[in-house]
Amino acid sequence: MKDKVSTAVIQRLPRYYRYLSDLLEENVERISSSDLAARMHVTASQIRQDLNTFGGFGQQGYGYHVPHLHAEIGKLLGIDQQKYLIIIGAGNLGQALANYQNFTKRGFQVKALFDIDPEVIGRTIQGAQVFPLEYLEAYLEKNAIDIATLTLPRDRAIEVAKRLCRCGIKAIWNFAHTDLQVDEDVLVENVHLSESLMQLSYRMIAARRKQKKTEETGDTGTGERSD
Amino acid sequence: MKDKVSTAVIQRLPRYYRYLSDLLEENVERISSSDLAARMHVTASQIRQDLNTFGGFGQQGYGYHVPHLHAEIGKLLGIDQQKYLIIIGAGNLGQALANYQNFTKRGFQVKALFDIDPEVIGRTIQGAQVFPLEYLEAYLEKNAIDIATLTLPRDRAIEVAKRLCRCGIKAIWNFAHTDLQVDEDVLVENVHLSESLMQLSYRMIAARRKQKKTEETGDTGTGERSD
DNA sequence: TAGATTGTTAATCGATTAACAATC
DNA sequence: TAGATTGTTAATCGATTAACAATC
Repeated sequence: MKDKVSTAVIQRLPRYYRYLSDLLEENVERISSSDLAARMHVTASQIRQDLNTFGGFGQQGYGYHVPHLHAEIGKLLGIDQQKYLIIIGAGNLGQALANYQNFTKRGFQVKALFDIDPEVIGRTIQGAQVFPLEYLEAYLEKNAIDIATLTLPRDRAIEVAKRLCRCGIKAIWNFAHTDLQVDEDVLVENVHLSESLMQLSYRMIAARRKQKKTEETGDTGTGERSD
Repeated sequence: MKDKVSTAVIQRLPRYYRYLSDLLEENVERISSSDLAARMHVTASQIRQDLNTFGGFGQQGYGYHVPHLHAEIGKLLGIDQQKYLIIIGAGNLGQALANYQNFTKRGFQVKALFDIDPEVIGRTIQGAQVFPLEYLEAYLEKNAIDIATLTLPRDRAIEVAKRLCRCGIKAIWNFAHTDLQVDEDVLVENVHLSESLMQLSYRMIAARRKQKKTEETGDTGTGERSD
């Protein structure tokens, strides 16, 4: 296995895992890089390069054994290990994540939520209780937590991130609209929903602008030939 | 403005916008690429290259006028235009998105939700009503909608995406765990939450593996010199 | 004018794709 | 063995960084 795996490859791993899960479900036993490439709309070369970052999972003349490759990528992603989460911010999004069924089958388990709103404190969501935010440190001392999810307003998120670092949390899943400043050994994975939506908005508006321009230049864009 | 803007640049635009919004709030009138670079932890060169993809927003010897640059990037992202959304799938996540306050101030407005569950049909979330999914086509005929959000199980999402394309929807914000197969003029922006979490899980496990390895080789990692 | 800082070209770096020898 | 297909090296492509002339 390579020592330094590029972000591009890591980002593609879950997608490989998803396609392999599908193949497994379809009872496909073996697949070649070119067949998988056709399904995934990528190049076979990229697939072989990506997989060889981690080891020789295939076999010349045969291809890849689906159950084996699926298991190996699963291991890389830590699917086979139990990972304990807490969610800080039990608003709509935090509660939605706590209710999310898909995490469970990939080894993620939400153990507790935290909030400052007396309205939600004490509630139980999928077996996970909502605690007052002030109990955070005490809770983390008694419970082994791998990942802390931040679903709070940005100012509070920055402050809570600091507290989490002090408690020794090494992985933060951040939904707050801000970049967190943490120690270099703390991993942060950002999900900026409004920024994702803004990217879509950009592309939509760019496409409209382009269309308008071609209309103005007389090209109807209907594919009609003028010759 | 360049004709073909790379994905890398588009992905960075909302972050620039966020930092410029902060500067605006701090009443900073002008900023140089190197000062902004220091704040954002990127290179000044990248900032200048990125911005020049769209035009010369700066001025030699002066830098960038914050309110102007903020407005220009806002225009690129379509912040100044009203964009109408629907959400298909009024489960926890769909409802959380409908409740999201941050969208409004960026010009996004949720007009309606759709579901098959009689339990949620008829409810109103932030002024948007939940309709039966079967009304989708009739609704889209009467209402101008820019973006359709998919927060449903994957099989249903694939089917609904087809229906949306037939209705002429040109932008889909997809939260379902699947790649949607749509016409080439339909834009899809994916948010795969569990894949984001799996990337974090990968990095966490890779870091632990690495740490374990250095421990085994006798390197305590405390920075102690052995010489 | 002199200093600052952009816009832009050139150099570097990294990621993707192509090619093919190794091998099942 | 012959055919298929990987693992891997080499070539290409694109994105990032550096450098500097243009100019405010």
